[in-house]
Amino acid sequence: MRVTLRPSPLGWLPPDLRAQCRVRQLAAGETLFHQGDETVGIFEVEQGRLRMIRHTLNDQPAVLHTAGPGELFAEAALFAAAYHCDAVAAARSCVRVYPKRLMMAAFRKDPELAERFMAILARQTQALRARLHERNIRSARERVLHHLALRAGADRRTVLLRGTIKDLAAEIGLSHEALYRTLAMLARQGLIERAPNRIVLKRRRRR
Amino acid sequence: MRVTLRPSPLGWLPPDLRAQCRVRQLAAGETLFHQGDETVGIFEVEQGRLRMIRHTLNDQPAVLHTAGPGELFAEAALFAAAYHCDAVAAARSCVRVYPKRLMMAAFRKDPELAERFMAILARQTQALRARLHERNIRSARERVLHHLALRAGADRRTVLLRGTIKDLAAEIGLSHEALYRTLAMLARQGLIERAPNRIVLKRRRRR
DNA sequence: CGAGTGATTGACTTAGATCAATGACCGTGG
DNA sequence: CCACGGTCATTGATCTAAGTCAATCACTCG
Repeated sequence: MRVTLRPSPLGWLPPDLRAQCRVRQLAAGETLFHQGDETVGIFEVEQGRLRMIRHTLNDQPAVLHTAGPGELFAEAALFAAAYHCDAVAAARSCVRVYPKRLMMAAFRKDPELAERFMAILARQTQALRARLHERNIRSARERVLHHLALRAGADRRTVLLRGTIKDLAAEIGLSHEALYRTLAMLARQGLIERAPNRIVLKRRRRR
Repeated sequence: MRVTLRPSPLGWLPPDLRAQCRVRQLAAGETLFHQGDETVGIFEVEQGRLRMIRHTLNDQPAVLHTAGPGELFAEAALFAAAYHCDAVAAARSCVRVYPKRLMMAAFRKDPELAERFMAILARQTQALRARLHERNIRSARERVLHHLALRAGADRRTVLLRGTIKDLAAEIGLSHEALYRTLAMLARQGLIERAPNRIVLKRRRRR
């Protein structure tokens, strides 16, 4: 199995608070919380995947989101009395629990902490909006170029790949075959160069 | 022209603060701020549309997001010294300016205010993740059903349409023609009923 | 060594985008 | 009051890009 290191989004929490956040193991298919349950806290995926599911008319389950390693989820639980959906492990998983009481108390005591959390949330919405907008681009070629351009590092050229190409395909919203083909075409056209774990954008590119 | 009433996301701000938030008019094509500009505040679209644009390699402009009426944008500016993208009016627009200084000061003074803002951000990420996940559903039929199920009101059946069907199509990520056809088919199959400004989901629906 | 998975490419199919046309509706300006 | 320009709603015809199925090779892990 491939393991990718990812910084915890709440790594900056004060040590005493952090010490009180336990991890919980979940078997595949196990439920972490149900819609309507009283909120106890928010969570971070350490390993595995958790599906957020809402039940619609006739108990049709509708997946809202699948949270992967490093991701924070159920943030809105901090500001609600009950969870708004179910959370079910899609595979054997491991989540860190950040108790609501502790977090809210900490935020009240230390406004700077609150600000840091706000900043995380704000950046998250930014990133999500960008990803959503990207999905409006129909052409695989243009979508991939857009994605790479935005994911490029400080030099605006190099994109480091965490995870596999298949993961990237899922992120971009293409079948992995379509992505392979598109990358091959872009490389053939000299628009990108590929190296293990990285893709480098090349200059020229008029529209 | 069609006008849809939409509650301001920051309507709960204390009156004295609110009084200090001016509105700014923008002509089509006018720039509200540039990438790198010192952050002065966050904004709410009252009318029109604003495009968030980041310049990539070779000055290719890449659109990150288009903000429409009622939407808050540049939230991350509260926690950064400079804007990370350009904001350009896509049409004659009108935005309300929430000065950073005032907001941050208010948050420090009144933790409850800070919490309300966090709640807005948290709900935003929730909604965005759901919309993003929805885009993974390839079939127009399933995507539309998913969308309607989640957008249904308290009775889990009735979806009130703000705006036009074309707007809905854009939200769902389909061409408007595809959406018309899909809705027609669902109605023919008795899965939905259409009325002006609303769509009602019907029972039965096995998989 | 064999099972499992990723990377890659080929062939085929189809769902949805695109182009096009029509009728309804609405506000506006003469 | 009416004609006109604009947009929405709707449906038909056509086309193609991307999804799906399938096969191969390279790795890694136990």
